[in-house]
Amino acid sequence: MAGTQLLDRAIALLRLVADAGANGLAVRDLSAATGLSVSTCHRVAAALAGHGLLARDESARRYRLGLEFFVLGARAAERTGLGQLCRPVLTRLAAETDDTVLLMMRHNFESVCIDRRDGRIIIQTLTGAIGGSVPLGVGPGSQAILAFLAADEVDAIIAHNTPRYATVQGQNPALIRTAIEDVRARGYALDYGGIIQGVAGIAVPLRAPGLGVVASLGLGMLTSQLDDERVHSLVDRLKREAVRIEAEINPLSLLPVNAAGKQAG
Amino acid sequence: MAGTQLLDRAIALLRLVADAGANGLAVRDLSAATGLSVSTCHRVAAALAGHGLLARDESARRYRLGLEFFVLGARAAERTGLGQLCRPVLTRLAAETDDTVLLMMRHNFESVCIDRRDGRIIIQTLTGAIGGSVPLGVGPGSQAILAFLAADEVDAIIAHNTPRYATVQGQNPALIRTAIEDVRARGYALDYGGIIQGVAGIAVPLRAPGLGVVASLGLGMLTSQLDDERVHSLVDRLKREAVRIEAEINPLSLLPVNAAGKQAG
DNA sequence: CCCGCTTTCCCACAATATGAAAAAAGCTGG
DNA sequence: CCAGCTTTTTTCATATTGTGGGAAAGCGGG
Repeated sequence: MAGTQLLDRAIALLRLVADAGANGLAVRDLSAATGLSVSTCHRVAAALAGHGLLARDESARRYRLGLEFFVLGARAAERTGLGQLCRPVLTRLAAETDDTVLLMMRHNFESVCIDRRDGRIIIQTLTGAIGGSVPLGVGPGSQAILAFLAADEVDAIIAHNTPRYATVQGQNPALIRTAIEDVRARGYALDYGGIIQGVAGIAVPLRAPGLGVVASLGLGMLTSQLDDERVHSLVDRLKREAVRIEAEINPLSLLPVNAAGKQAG
Repeated sequence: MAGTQLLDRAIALLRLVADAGANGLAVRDLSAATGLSVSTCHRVAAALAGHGLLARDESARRYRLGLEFFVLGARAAERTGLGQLCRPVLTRLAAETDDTVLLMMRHNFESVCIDRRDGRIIIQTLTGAIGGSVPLGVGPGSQAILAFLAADEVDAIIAHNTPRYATVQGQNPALIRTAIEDVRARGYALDYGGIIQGVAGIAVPLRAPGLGVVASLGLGMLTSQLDDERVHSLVDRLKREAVRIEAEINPLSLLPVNAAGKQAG
């Protein structure tokens, strides 16, 4: 894609800052990391800060992500309509099951935690808090989405994510392929302590008419709280909610996922 | 600021899309709204979509905000440390009071809802859900921050926000000045149905050592649930939590607010 | 107080972004 | 199903814009 050099560089800087720690980055760090001249980094970072996308620490002369992202991010999620639609469902499920309820949505090659309701016990999850993301394929909430995408898309996603799988304890493409076969056969995703010691998860896909699977609704709990019998009753419960949600989804306002394969560097 | 034309234009496009409805905008809309040529809009929007900042609806050929904002926004908020620090506090307050608990943070000329815990009754608030924002000065959570900023900053903020105050039912600069005088005198902000019919709110400021007031902790409830006596006990409760939070705030990792007056167009 | 390191500003140069126009792709209504 | 319209995408010559070296100004540590 030509004619957007400055924009690409600016976004690269944003990503750098996003990946940096809480202390942020100084101009010289940006310059060192990108190979761009100091003046260019300064100019771009100052402009981004002027727009609120970066926050500038005047005393330490360092840049962090601006809260503008938070504001726009909330709107982006709201636009999809899924969050609002599912809010009462999450509350209900959390109250009824005492487990942690998770709403995940596909975004490019990842699945993003759109909303979460903690149960009695606050369990650790891969995505962490709201807004967290995992590569598609890791964890039940993520597999419940991946398993029901078109075969060529699945291939593209797994290929793209392969290097990232390694960063998650003992994951690899073959394992994930087997897992999603199982998910497809059963109709729901189940993990029993395989991702995080002692934490179990169940998830069912959410389909938008005409768009296929776009999200998943899941539960997280301690493995000690989940036996075979409970799996069935919970899956049943989730599926009933899923059907209700699917009936109300407005595919037109649903944020479509970018085509697999497109990702700028 | 020179040398960032493309970047400024790109951000202008992002803002347009952000302000557009759930259906998003087509290239021709972007062109019409900005006066830029269609080709330029197309090139920039496609680049932004490639980076995930915009989501492209392939069938309708329209752009919406991308979930990338959601992901980065969550990180931006997490970085401040305030959200994590206050999470248990919010949960505790919600459980104890049965009211809605709100954590607001300053961002430029606005206050942003960083976290929220709904009580027994789901009340309407100005900021709406998490990520929502109001101009500084409107509503108790916002006034609890504004009231304790430096006088010249207050002036700059009110001046900047004056046109926006009009958009909120019966607000104006004079009213807000009086309100923040009261807040300063009492040490907390109180609204009794003045903003939204039947909804009352209380908020206390949160100070970061060396940075002054950066956020506020507040409660929302029905006016019928709030009498003079309860105001005092709730304010007391909030202030105790505020002291505890303030003791744990790490000002170094706190996102500093951009200097008032800086805002690119 | 001085020295080294960062940040910020300045400016000539050329690479980059620009928009007109053409081509392609969708829609619409008959 | 086609003709005519609108909207999107691509192409390309042009000059505007972004670039990075270097100088100036700030900071901070010793």
